[in-house]
Amino acid sequence: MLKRLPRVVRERQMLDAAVQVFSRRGFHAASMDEIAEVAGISKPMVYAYLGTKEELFLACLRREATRLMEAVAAGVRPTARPDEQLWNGLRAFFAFVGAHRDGWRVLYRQARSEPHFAGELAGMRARIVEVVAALLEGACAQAEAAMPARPDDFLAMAYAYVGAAESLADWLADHEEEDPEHTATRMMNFVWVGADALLQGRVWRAQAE
Amino acid sequence: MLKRLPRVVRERQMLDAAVQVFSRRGFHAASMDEIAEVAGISKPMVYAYLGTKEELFLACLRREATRLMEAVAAGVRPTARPDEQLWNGLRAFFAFVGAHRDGWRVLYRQARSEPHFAGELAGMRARIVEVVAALLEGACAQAEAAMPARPDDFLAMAYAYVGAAESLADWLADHEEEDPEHTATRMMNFVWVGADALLQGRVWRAQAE
DNA sequence: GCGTAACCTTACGCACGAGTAGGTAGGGTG
DNA sequence: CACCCTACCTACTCGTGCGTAAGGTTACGC
Repeated sequence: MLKRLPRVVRERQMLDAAVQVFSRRGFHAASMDEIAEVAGISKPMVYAYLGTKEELFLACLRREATRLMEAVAAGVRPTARPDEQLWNGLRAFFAFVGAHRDGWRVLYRQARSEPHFAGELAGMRARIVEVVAALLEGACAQAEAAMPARPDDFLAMAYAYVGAAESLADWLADHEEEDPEHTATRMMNFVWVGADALLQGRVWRAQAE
Repeated sequence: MLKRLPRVVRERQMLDAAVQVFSRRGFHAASMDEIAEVAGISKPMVYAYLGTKEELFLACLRREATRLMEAVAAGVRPTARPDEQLWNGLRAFFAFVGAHRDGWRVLYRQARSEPHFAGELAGMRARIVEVVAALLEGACAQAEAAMPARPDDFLAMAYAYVGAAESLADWLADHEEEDPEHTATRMMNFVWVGADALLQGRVWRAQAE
């Protein structure tokens, strides 16, 4: 009755279904039966191709994380000025989240809370944080700044930035009507200008290239 | 053998145990049996006093959230300048998180991912965000600033701040050695000064009163 | 001292869902 | 056509953990 499809196609369908169901129900409340049903396949196939529930979840996590990283990397031009790099990175980031809201929810809301996956996710997050920290440090060196230069400070600062971005991404994921570009602008002002300057009416604007 | 204790005492013990276990295992992986065991009581007592697992979790959530709110409210003096209010609020906030790391983990990591509790938590979060937004708006009005004054902007800005604070709080919860006061300073600089100014060596400092 | 209400227990029912055993069908290759 | 490998299914087992029934024990009022 149903067509027999090659393995890669089925795996794609299963991962799509899994992301959707995990996103809607959460890791534990999601059942393998429902995932199989949404994927339009029977349960043993899921086990045959993607392994246990944990392995399946990890596969989702890795796929979405990889896509996200690639999207951001593709947006950034490493030769640009620091604020341009940041701007392009943020644009790519929020555009991705806006386009893959399910994926985002799986990645962050679910993975963080399950102690078993927290490690995996923390690793990915740590890589991002380190990239941001390096970017900060580079910008600082370039500006010959007198800012307190203990490595831990850059790291903690980067943590705060990443957290702020995640929070806005969550807001974006829950508000269909919000424009990713607009969210990126908010974030940019937030990061680059600071509240004091904002209150004095200074804002950051994208410059025509 | 074991002493018979009045209801309020037992409830306190149960909630303490529940927060600890939920924090360590996550909502689903936590079993009522383990919570009962940690509380030093048998399972039916938990059901008799605090109800089902969901109700128990909600009770934890509400208790911890209330404590957090009260701690912050107690730290803030409403007559102070906006940046002082912010500073005092942040100090109280990070001090609380540092002192109740388990509670923090229950509150945020767990509650956010379970769709069933996300609503409850989103409500609390929204209240905090609104307070922050109002604070921003007040500061803006006081400074007679020319900043874009659409109400949504304040709200989104507040979301970003809250997200950044949460992220630093997470970092704090996982790093025993980190000093809450220090974290608060990081956050303050982050919010008030902004990256651009930071890179020029400007920092925010607490002033002697 | 005696009832009664609050405290507390052991020991179970029962549903749900992860993971599997074992078997069927299609389609490429000799 | 016979072979076999891959795709695919139905129909189970079995552990785990929520929630409860039914009964025991201490304190306290009268």
